[in-house]
Amino acid sequence: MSETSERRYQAGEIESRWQELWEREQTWHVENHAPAGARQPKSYVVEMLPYPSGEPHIGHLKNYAIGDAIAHFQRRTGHRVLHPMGFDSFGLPAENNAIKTGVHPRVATEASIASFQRAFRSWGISIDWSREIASHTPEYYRWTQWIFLQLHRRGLAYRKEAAVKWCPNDQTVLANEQVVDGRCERCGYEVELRQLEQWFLRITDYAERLLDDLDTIEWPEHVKLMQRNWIGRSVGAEVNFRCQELGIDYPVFTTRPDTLFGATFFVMAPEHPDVLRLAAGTEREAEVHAYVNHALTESLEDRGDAEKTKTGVFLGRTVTNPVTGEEIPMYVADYVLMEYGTGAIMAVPAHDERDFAFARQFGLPVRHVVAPLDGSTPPADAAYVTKGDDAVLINSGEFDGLTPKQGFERIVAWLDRQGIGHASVNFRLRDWLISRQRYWGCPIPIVYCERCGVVEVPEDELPVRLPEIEDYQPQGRSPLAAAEDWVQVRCPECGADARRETDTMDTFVDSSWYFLRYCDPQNTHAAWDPKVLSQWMGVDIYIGGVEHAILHLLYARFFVKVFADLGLLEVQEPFRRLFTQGMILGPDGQKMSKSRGNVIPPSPLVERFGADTVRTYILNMGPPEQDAAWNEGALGGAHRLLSRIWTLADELCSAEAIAPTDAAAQPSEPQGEALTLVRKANWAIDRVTTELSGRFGFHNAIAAITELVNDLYRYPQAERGARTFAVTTAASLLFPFAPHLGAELFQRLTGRRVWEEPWPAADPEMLSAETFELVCQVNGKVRDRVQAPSDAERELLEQLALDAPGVRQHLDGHELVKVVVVPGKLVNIVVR
RNA sequence: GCCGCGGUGGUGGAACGGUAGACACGGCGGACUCAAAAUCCGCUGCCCGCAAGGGCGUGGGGGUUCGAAUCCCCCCCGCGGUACCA
Repeated sequence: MSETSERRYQAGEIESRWQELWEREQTWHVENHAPAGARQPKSYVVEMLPYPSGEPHIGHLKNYAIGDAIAHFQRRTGHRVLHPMGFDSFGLPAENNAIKTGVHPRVATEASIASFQRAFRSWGISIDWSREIASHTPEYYRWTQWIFLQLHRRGLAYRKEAAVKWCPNDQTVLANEQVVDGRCERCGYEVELRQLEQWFLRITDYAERLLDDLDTIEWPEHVKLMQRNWIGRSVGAEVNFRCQELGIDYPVFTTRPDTLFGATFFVMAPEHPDVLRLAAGTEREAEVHAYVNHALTESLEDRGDAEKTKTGVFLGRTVTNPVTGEEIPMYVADYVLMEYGTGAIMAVPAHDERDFAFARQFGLPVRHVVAPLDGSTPPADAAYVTKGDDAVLINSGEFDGLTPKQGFERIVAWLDRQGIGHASVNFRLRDWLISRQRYWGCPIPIVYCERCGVVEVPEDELPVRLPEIEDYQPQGRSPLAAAEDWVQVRCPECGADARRETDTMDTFVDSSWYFLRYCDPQNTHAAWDPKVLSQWMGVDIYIGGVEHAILHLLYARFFVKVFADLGLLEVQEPFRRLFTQGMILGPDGQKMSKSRGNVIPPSPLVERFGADTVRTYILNMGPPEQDAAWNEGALGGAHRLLSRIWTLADELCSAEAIAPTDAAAQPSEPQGEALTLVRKANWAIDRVTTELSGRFGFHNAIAAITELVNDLYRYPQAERGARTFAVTTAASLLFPFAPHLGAELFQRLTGRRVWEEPWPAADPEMLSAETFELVCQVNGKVRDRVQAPSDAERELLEQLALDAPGVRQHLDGHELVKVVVVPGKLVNIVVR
């Protein structure tokens, strides 16, 4: 038959056949509850859900190839695996697209979801599709709204007027986390401050726990560190400074109460509510007004520049330094931030760089209260900043001679006794601003009534559906405000005419709880059944990009803690283990972008080489947590590997006389090349298992399979049983990376379904040989290698090394000092 | 500025303190072919040497050790986070 010469690996046919079977049989479906009596441990594997826009890109494929490999490995190592998928389908791009093209965001989004679904199926990702969620559907956002009500009821969602960050391009407010370098994270426009009344979530109530519980989760250290820095816990004290003239106490927060004696002036933020009042009636009034107005209108970027010259204005008032009794001048200056601490500071120019710069500018006194231990004088041209035990307090009355560390404690205690201060902890984290003046998001289920005020929409009236509107153009208020029919409602409490809240929620609210809904996605009575959640939470491995290190991951942690407090959930942390994958860069090593023209769309590759090849290549690119540039040649290498395995299996299967034995069974007592192959197969099992259960070194796992395959080509004459075992093992090990081919070859070789097979266990007997290559070193340099028995004693190894020819020529004329023997490895002979 | 991570062949990378460079890409050579592609096989860190062999090698400098890519100190470079947070 001509077919024999034409036979080769054809991915397309194989892949669609297995995809159909998995779909028909719903192979990857799991029930909410484990069957009675089942003792399998659970494993909950989640990849960050995609935002559906256009077609999926290659980064998605990497994300899901990683998650899928882990899910398959977990299943075959005896776990009940929950591996769902969903869509983060509210958001600005769809809305901006609607403004441009007139296509309704729902239409565009749902078309995109369909294309993502097609792609995921063509990639063969093992998803339980019965659990799919999409955050824009009323079935989902009904419960997002319900969650909002639970938070509102407990005071965790509240309205306040504040200077909030406003993106003039997207025409909406933003959370602090969405402002990067004073610019809108999404569109890059410079952000403005606006005084607006908005909805906030009280994440600051959880600052301490969000910080502490980082110690309980297995996340990359740098991600934990980013969260720690973002939360920014500072230990210090609050101290009252009294303005005698007006009889008002102004508290400040300081991390350096030990330097209190050095506070020679006092500064308030321009936004501080008392600034104008303090200046009123003084000769500085006009100047202060002008300064405050300027500061409030200045761009965030200019104002936030730490390098610029310090500016400010004397308020014409003084406060009393509570420890020295001195009257010190009050200033307003834009280097003090209203959002942190109390909006006012005590300035200690001698020991704080910023205060020092300000003092220089305004000719204010600099008084050292901390000096080096050796009695030397600190430099006069800079602030002397140290707070450890390497210095000593001076000019500080009864506290002189203490180290700053001791002084901190003693001065705080003293302030406390005097009733003018107390120990205090401050966080950098701010409450989460969730209002958005945009259409394509989850409506906030609140009604405003003239008589009753802010009224919750009753739970049984949820969801508050997003109305259909004509005009998406943002005009400084939510487009929803134009839907007059929708806005006008009866007050749920008194029945009078009332108006709906027209802002929608930040889409990060939607994605802060989806992994909970996955566990119980069809529940129509509740967001979830806590009993079902207790089966699955927390997520055992969460996979996604580092770009979410702060935003999404912090918000999701916050939500889970709130739900735990409400008794809706048993865990304190959503994601036990986090894996952050690196980006796939373009062939030029640059980030892929349309403008650079270096985008590699996955579909044509999948069509040409098959999903298995692309998946294997992506996982073989290097450590998965690292960025890596696309390399077309190496993609071909992955395809070659798969073809080589296919050919090996095909030859075995199409040969006459198929042995009646189980292809997956290790032959007994193999000899010669057969033994080498059996050993290599066991070595590969061991290696792949280690890589998949520990650090996700997929590239090392694939390298081990490659070595096994290379050996199969090297020893074509090896006894058939050993070859069959080795090829079957290769197919089995390959399955998590190239599931279609793994399933296909395993089926042809054994007649069985590989995903129903337990993960192979390495035979310890086969992991070590009778002899090994003994490395013989002289003074740490390798001079020879000889075969030695694996169980040889130290004395024998030493003798073998001393006798090795390569060693002997380096011993001549030298005095033997000592011999180091590492059994099973090497001998190092030290000579002089 | 501060905090963190990382510098290994032409490239991606591998290496419990114990053979540096597995595996792959690329390159070179060979087999097959009329030829090419595909496939298969071999070689491939750098320097000296016909060879046998030797020397040098993990950003640079020092240290610990019988032995360092790996541990410690100093420096250089790159990447990431953050940036008036009192």
